[in-house]
Amino acid sequence: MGETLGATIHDVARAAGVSISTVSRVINGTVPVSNAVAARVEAAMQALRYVPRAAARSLATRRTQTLGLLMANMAGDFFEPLLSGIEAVATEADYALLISLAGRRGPHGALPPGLGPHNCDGLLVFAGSLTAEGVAHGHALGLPMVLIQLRPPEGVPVPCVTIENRAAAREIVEHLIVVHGRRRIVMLLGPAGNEDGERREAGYHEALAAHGLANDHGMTLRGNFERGAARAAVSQLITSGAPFDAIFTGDDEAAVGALQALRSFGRQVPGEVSVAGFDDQRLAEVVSPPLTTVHAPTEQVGAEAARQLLRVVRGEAAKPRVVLPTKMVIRRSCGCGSESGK
Amino acid sequence: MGETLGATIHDVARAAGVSISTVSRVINGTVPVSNAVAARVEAAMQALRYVPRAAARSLATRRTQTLGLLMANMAGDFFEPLLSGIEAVATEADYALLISLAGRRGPHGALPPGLGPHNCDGLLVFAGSLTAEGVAHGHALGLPMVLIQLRPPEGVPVPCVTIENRAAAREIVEHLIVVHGRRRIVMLLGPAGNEDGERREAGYHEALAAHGLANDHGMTLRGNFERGAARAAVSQLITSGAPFDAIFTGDDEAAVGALQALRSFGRQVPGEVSVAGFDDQRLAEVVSPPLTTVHAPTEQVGAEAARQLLRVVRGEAAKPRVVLPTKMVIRRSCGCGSESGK
DNA sequence: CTGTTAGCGCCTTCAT
DNA sequence: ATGAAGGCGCTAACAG
Repeated sequence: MGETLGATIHDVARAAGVSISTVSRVINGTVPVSNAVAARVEAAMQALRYVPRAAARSLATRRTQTLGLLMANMAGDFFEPLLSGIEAVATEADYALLISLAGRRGPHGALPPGLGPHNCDGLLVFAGSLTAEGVAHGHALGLPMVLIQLRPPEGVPVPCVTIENRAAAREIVEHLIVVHGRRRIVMLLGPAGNEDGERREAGYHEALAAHGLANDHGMTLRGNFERGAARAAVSQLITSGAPFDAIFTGDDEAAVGALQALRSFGRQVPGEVSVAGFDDQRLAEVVSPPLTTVHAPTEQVGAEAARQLLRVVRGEAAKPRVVLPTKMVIRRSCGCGSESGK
Repeated sequence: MGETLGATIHDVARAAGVSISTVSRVINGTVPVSNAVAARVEAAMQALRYVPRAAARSLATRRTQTLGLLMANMAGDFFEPLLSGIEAVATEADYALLISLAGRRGPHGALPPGLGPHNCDGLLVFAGSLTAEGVAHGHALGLPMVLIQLRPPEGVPVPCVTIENRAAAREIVEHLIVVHGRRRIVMLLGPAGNEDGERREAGYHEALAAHGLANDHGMTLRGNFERGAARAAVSQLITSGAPFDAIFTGDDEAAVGALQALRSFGRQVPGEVSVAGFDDQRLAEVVSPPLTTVHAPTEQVGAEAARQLLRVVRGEAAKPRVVLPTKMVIRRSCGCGSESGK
C-alpha cells in the first residue's frame, strides 16, 4: 500500500544529484546530456518508480497527449475492432484515449462537456455521436477533428474517413439483378440521417436505374439498422401483399430481422426471395442461410482515422477524405450455392 | 477558426470584475457567493465560453476526475454494452474515461504506461487485460481498482464484480441431463486462466457429479471462446469416434463453432446432440437451431463496476465482491421446442 | 462574502 | 552540458 502520488521530478533530481532541468532533459531528450549524468538520472527514476504527472506536464506544454473519441451506442460487433484500430495507433504515438458515448442522450449538438480542447488535443467523431452543428462547433473551437463514417457539413473542412458504400451497394444489388434475375428489390434503409445508410441507398438506386427496374417509393422501407424494426417492416410489407423478390438491407442487423420475418411467413430464402446485407458482422456467416453481404474493414477505419487525426494535431496536412475499400462476400442468402441460383 | 486554448479564469475574473478566487468558488460551489456576483461571473463565463483547463485543475487538486479502463481485445458484441454501462455512471459522476486495450500485446504484467495514478483516479480492470502480478502492482501503487469478470489474486484485496457463472452453468447442464436425458456431455473450455470459463467448468462438473455421469478427462476440450477453435475441437472429437450426446460450451462463440462442426458432419442438433452456450450474444437467437444459453447482464456489470470504483476512489467502503445474476434462456439447440425434446 | 498569496509538478528560456 | 527562475491555470488556505 503505497502513496498514490509518487515521486516528483524533484525527488529524482535530488537522488541523482542534479537539477530538475537536467532530469526533464533526459526524460524528453530535448537537449543532449552527458552520458554519465543521464545514466544516474535513469537509475534514480527507476529506483523511485518515477512517472511524470500528466497534469503537470500538460499544463506546462499546453498539450494533453490525449485523443478524444466520441462514439455512438452502436449495436453489433464492430465497436471492438474500431476501437482496437484506433488504440493501436494512438498508443504507438504515445497518446492516451479519452472516450465518450452519445448514449441514450442521442447525438450531441455541441461537444459534450467531458471532451474538448481543455482535455484532449484532437477528437475522433463517429457517425451518430455529434450533429452537424456539433461538428461545426468543435471546428470553430479550433479543435483538431476527424470524422468517421461521416462527411463534414458544407463549409466545415474537417477530414473524414469512410468506407466505400455506394459502389459496393450498387455492386451487390446488381449481383441480385444480374446473377439471380431479381426484379423487385426492396431496400431497408438505415436511420434517417445516417450517411452510410444514405450512400448505400444511392448505390441501390443506381443499380435499379442502370437496369431499368422498378424504383418507386414503395420499394424502400425503414429498417433503422435494427433487427426488430427490420422484422416489423418486412412483416408489414408481406401482409400488404406488395410483390418483391429480393431485399437489400442497409446493414446485417436489419438483414437478420428481414430473414426472421421472411421465415415466419414461410417465404423461402433464397428460393423465393434473395437477401443481402452490409457490414459482414460476425453473425453474417451463421444465420441461415448464410448472409451475402459486403465486408467493412472496421479496424482499418479506426486506425486510419487515428492516423489522420494525428496529422492534424501535429499541424501536418491530412487527407480531406479517405475512403477505404469494401468487398462483396457472397454466401447463400442471395441464391448462390443453392440449387435455385447462380 | 478560434484559438484552441480559450479564456482562462483570469479573463473571466476580469470580465466579471472579481478575483479569480471568486470565479473558482462559483465554479466549484465550495463556498457561498452572493447571488449578484455569482450571476455576473456566470455571465462572463458564458460570454467567454470559458471551460476550466483540466490539467490545471488536476494539478491543483491532485485529482484527475478520470477513470481508467483496461480492456482486452474481446470478440463478440458485449464490448459496447459494457462500456455503455460504465460510461453512464462515470459521466453521471462527472468523471472522464481513459481507455486502454490489452490488444495484440496480451495481458499486461504491470500497469500499461498509458494508465496509472499519474493520469487517473481509479482503474477498471477487465478480465484478460492484466495478469495477477499486474493487479498486485496496481494495488501496491495505491491505485483504486475494481476488477471485472475476474477475482483478485490471493492477498490482494481488490473489489470485483462478476456474474453468476457456476450456478448458471450447473443449471443449464442439468437441464440437458434432466429434461433432455443427455448422458455424455462434452464441455468446450474457455482460454486457460479465464475465470468465467473456469467457473462455468466447475458448474459443469457439479452437474455431472450430482447425476453420477461420466466425468472423465476426455469430456472437456479447449474451445477458447473462439469459433474456429471450437469448430476444430469438435471436428476432432467426432472423427475420434468418442461418443457424446451433448455439448456445453463456455460461451456462445464456441457454441457457434460447435454447431458448424456438427453440421458439417451431418450430426443433427438437437436431434442427436444438444448444444448449449453461455452469454446470450446477439447471434444466439439467429443461429440454427437458436441457441439455448445463459444471459449475461453485461451493461449492468459495467455500471456496477463503475459504481464500486467510484466508492473506492472516494474512500467509501466498496463491496469486496458483487455477483450479478444470470438467467438461463431456453431456445431450441438443447432440444426444447422440437419434436424430440421437452 | 471576497481578495491575496502560495503552491501543485513540469517545461523552458536564460545564464553560465 | 548544466543550473536557476519564471510561468502554465487553477485551488486552497489565509486574511480581512
